[in-house]
Amino acid sequence: MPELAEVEYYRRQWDAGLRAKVLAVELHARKRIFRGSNTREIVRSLTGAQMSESIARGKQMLFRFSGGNWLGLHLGMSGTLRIEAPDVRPGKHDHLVLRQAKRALILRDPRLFGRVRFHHGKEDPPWWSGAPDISSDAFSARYVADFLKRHSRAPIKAVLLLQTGFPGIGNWMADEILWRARIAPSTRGAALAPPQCKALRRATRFVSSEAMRIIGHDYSDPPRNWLIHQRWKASGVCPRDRVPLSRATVGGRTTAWCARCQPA
DNA sequence: CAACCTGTTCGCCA
DNA sequence: ATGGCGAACAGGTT
Repeated sequence: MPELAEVEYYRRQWDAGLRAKVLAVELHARKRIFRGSNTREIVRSLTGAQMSESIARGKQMLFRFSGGNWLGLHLGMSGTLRIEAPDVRPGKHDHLVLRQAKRALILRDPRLFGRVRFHHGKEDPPWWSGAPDISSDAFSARYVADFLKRHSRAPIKAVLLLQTGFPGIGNWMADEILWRARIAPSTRGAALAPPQCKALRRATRFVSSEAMRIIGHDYSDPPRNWLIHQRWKASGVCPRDRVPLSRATVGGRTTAWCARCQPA
């Protein structure tokens, strides 16, 4: 599930726990999501700490706790965050539970492609850095053009999936963006004319901000005329001209596009 | 039952 | 040194 708007939605779920103390931490220390992290330190440091802030950047989330404790979460392919009653009994895939007086904060991740990180210190964690937000001024036409140039031999679909340039974009958003910009997914960056680069940046900003507004807020459905509603259906058609969608693996991922609006 | 999946990372190659 | 690609990771769903 989680691309940037879904991540935003889940981050907000845990915001119910802001300004409240963590009374106990329960986790499945052997699970892959904790790879590279010291789970005993997580339990020791977060127990008794108060959650003071949450931040999302692309698909990454950072939760700040009192005492200079930082928890970084990535939801991978199947992660979710939710709130339950304070005494809830965790399910099989609920690998991290932060108990507070009035609620339990839960991270669930069946496929375990997500990641939990921890940092202790006054400053941001060293691993908390990255590309400029798509909604920021730094995500400029120049920035996008430079990034496309650096990856000019890869199919544009693969480039959109690179978190170092398009933080938060995932498989469905990439297809939605290319469909709006009328660019075929297998096009090489080198072949994009300046107007297409502009259209690509514009579509990226539009899909991001709209997804954030619609999905990030309360997980409602994007408008009926978005490609996302067609892309997994066997009978999916282009929302613009009703042409049956084409499908192929591009950039290692299943990709859907309209051969008529997005000619190669 | 086999194939597929809204993601990242690693090793190999150019 | 840098960039591109395919495999691997794990478990649920179709």
